[in-house]
Amino acid sequence: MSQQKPATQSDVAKAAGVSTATVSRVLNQPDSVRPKQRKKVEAAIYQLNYVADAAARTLASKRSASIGAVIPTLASDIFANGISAFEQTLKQANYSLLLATSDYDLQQELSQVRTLIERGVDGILLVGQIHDPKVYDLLEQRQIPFVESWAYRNDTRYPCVGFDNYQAARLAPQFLLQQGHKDIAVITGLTANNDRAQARLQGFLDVMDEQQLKVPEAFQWQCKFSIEASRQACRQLLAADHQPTAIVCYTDLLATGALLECLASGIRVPEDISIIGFDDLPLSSNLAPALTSLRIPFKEMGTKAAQYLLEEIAGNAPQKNTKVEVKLVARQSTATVT
Amino acid sequence: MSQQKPATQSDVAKAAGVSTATVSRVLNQPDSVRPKQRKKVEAAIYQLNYVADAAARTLASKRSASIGAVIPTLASDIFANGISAFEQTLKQANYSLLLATSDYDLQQELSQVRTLIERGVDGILLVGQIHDPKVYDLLEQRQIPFVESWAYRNDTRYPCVGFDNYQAARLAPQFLLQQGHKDIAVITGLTANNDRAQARLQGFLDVMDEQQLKVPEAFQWQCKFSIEASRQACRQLLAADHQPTAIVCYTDLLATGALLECLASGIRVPEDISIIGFDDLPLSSNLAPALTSLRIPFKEMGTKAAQYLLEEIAGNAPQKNTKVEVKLVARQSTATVT
DNA sequence: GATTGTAATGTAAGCGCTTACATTTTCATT
DNA sequence: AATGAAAATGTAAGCGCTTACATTACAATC
Repeated sequence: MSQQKPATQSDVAKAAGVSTATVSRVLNQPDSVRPKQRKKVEAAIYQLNYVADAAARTLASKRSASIGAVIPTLASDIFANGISAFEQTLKQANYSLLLATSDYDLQQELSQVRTLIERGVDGILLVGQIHDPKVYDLLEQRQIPFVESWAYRNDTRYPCVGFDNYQAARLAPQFLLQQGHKDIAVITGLTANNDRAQARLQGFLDVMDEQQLKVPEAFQWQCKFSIEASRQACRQLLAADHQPTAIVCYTDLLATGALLECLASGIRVPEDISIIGFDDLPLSSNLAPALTSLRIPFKEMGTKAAQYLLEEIAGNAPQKNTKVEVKLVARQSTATVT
Repeated sequence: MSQQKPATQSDVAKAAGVSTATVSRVLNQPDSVRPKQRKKVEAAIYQLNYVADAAARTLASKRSASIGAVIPTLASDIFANGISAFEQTLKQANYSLLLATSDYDLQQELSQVRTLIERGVDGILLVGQIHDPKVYDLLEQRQIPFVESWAYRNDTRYPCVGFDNYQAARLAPQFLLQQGHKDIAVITGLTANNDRAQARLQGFLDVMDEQQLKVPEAFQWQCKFSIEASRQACRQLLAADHQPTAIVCYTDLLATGALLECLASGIRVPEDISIIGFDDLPLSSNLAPALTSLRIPFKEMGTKAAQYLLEEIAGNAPQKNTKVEVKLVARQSTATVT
């Protein structure tokens, strides 16, 4: 393999005895060039090992065939699974994914959005519905299609693909109430700058409130998204003088932590305490006892978010808001109060 | 916010009363322009909401400030954690990450590498050391820095940052042998096109062979990377007439599956069967019994892989091969044979 | 204040594509 | 064979930057 400078379009044109415009057409609208010429061009491309330069193409055409995503963190099953489906859908459409993380920080997110715009992405995926206002300014000024995911509200100004965190969250306490629980505790992730966590907590509190049930402070815990943090929160929760008969954890990771903590300290689940999660990760159904959880169709969401952006880019005016359904999957970690 | 076409460098130049070259210098080598002018330019940039066009910059400078990574899948903690650290390191150096997945398929990987090259990435991260030869051809022809990760061998022609899968894998059966086990079974991921899985299995078999210990076919299982698949493999393993006293699982996910399956079918761990994992995921230490595992420093690996590429791009000739250390963490899922 | 050497700035030529528009070729009709 | 519309191809002007190189400004020296 030689290391001389890579062949350009005009090298190909010369070798094939055509103009650069024809080479470009072979690449972009093959049907518009006669088979005979096309074959010559294709042969030259193969022969010269030609690889088109996306930067030049982007500059000339104003389209980059790449889409950006800014997610809080990669180190979480929840985003990883959704983004995985997102990427696969993009790949099928010959789009590339520029992935950036914000670490749940709005300023970082803004700066990442800026970078993605510089790079000329054709569309952007955001997580959640809380962003620095400048994010919207930039996006609208540049007319860049974007979509908010992992959340759904029908009253939003901006396109979104996701699930209704508030409504979904309500299912958990409702289910437990049906089973006769009244002393229900809740563990959520940190709610700062996290509308999903906020909505879930609110959903919980509203359901309880509607039933005239008080949720003491000692029954409300927030912690980082880790098993360790969740175990610790659960430990403190159980250390109180009054104990709940059920715990709602608004992430399966947190529920797993709570479950393991209970088991480790000799509390039987569900006999002594019921636990319910949120996400329905593959692990959850395999735990002993298997975790009752709310199933979120992450894959479907990632796929639909990608489809939305691709349609929007193509100018097809797709539906602005897409809701994916959440449903409760009852398993062994919950039981009726005796 | 207006929607007129975005300001260009020459708009900024005009507004600031300087040439485009000066604007470019303010952006790229601020020290080379006098403070007075610099301030004028910066003001104009702010005022016009100017965002540099990376495509044009890339075209003109032959540098894209982006790095590509092709990983088998995002839907796995193992890659997600390493890539997370990789991305964070890039971010700090103002590099963007183009992420592509290959689904453990060499042809997809090749095509993704091609796409990344088109997009002008300055460097590429690959996983493992088995690739289509064309991948190397392309990379060398274009002189694109790349690094193989998640694997380490000192006899490799190509730069790598990772751990020695073979040596690491040997630790597991060695540990079990020390504890008096002789009937040891093994569960790995699918080994096709996966040098990491191959090396681990080989390490296992070699250790056993060195001790003159036969490993019957019925004790060797391969399965997909999922808890479900692993449970099934474990189930079949336990269904045989002769049972092992220990199982080596070359991924914590697989170990988790095996552990849960054992517990579910009334087999005590470690009393009846010892189980050892590989990866040391956060979950593993929280399971009951806590999983003995091999700790892989994914974060360190991701960070170092990024550092290698950045150094190489900067022309600093960094060390070609970097090994990160794996160590066995003994917990409750293993015990001496009684 | 004239003379340098040096640092700052400007000029303009690309980088490798796409794409309006102009030109040529093709081929169905006459 | 001549005609003309439609299809294919070619021409060339950018896209928005960077960067050699040329030019100018500045400051130190005599």
